[in-house]
Amino acid sequence: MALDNPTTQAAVTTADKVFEQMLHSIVNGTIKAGSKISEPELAKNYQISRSTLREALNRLEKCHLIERKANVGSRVVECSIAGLLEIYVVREALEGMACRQAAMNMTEDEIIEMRAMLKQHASAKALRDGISYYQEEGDLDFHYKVILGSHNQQLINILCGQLYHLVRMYRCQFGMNSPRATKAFDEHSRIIEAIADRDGELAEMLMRRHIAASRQNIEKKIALQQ
Amino acid sequence: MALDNPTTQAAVTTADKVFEQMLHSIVNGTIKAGSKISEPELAKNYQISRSTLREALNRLEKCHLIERKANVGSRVVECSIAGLLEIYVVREALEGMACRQAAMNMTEDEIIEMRAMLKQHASAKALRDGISYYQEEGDLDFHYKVILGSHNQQLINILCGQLYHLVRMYRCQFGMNSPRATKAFDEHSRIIEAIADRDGELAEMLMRRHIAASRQNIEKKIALQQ
DNA sequence: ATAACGACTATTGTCGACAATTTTTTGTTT
DNA sequence: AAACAAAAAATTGTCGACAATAGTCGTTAT
Repeated sequence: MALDNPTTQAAVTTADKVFEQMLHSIVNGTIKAGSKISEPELAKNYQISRSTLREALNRLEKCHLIERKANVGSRVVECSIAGLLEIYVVREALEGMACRQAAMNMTEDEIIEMRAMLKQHASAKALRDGISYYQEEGDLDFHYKVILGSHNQQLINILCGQLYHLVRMYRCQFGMNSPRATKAFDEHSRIIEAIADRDGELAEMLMRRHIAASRQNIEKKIALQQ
Repeated sequence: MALDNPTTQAAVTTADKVFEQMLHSIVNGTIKAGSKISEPELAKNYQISRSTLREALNRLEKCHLIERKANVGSRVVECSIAGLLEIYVVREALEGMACRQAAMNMTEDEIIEMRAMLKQHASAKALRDGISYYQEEGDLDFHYKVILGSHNQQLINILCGQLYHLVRMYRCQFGMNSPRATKAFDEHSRIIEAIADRDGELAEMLMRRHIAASRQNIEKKIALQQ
């Protein structure tokens, strides 16, 4: 499963498993965005005690997927356009920097691996049926690899550990399979080349433009709908 | 207390209070960095049940101040030079972007408030005894205000909610009262002017240089020690 | 009729006990 | 004496019950 990120070790405890189930349910909308979470009800659903459920809720809160108020309860976060744009802003900053760091810190082996991945994406794209694959998993994979290539644990934690769940949630719920696939592919290529050249400044700039373009694409779409 | 950030509402539950106490203890080193946390022992110390303590530990984990391994336990994070530099990299990216957003989104009132704050810092600096004040609280205050001025909830959460506790921890434990006080003050001034001019690009660049300069200052110091 | 007050219900926060896992200790064997 | 195995101790994960707080509904007074 491509969504398993290397930062989180395999779920061993039951709270972990429930967390992953709920994560999935929230991302794909089975548990509706903005809905209130009833601890007794969910505990019964998953057949666990409330303590264990609360442990899982804490993990979800860490990913910013739910929000808690003392003595009131938890709610799943709302998916708003404003919220989506906010995330893009953060991504532009963080992934841009991650890209710069990747240009400094990636090993040759990692760069080879990335090139291979991109080549695979290209062939998948050529198959045509792969467009959605490329958009959904492939794009995330690319960004993941760059982030991991930064070798900066803080960056990795923030981006892979928490922000990306939110990104996936938005992608799912807003049904985002934008027609930027081929364009994005070229941009990915250039970014990798900049990294391979160890040109951090350029790599950062390209990544920022790449993400900013996605954001502007969404802004345009929104503007059109109104 | 200047360290109370506006993102976290006042502690109402006992878990909140214990969290704040532990936060303080970890930041100032009373609970040593890298040490293992014994749940039974601490629960007895704070005279609370283990459940409540674990709730507090979850909050600390959210701030990246402790790390948990399943069936093994929690440890306070280590303070390493590498870790400190990693944080600076993240701050450069995020606060740079926050500054750009602040230039776009700050209200006129907020800008007036920032100018007033800086003036106050200047007079405090003139008093000479205020140098450490400026370094400790004033600098944090400045960065806080810029971040809040971005009006981007994601940025605010990441920076004020979790990263800044780590920053304070490092400042405390590495005893960082660098001689950059006057220089930093000038840089702060120019950043505010760029924000007031609504020049986001310049504001971001200045903030990034400001933070990068701090990082390089530390790198230089480290290099000298060896 | 509306607003304020109070009892009731439901939900969240906290507690102590038990189960599962890990670490340490101890004893045996090579 | 060192290395491995098994038992014991300690620690973490999970559970169900109780306490405290928030929200709801009905009553009463202005």
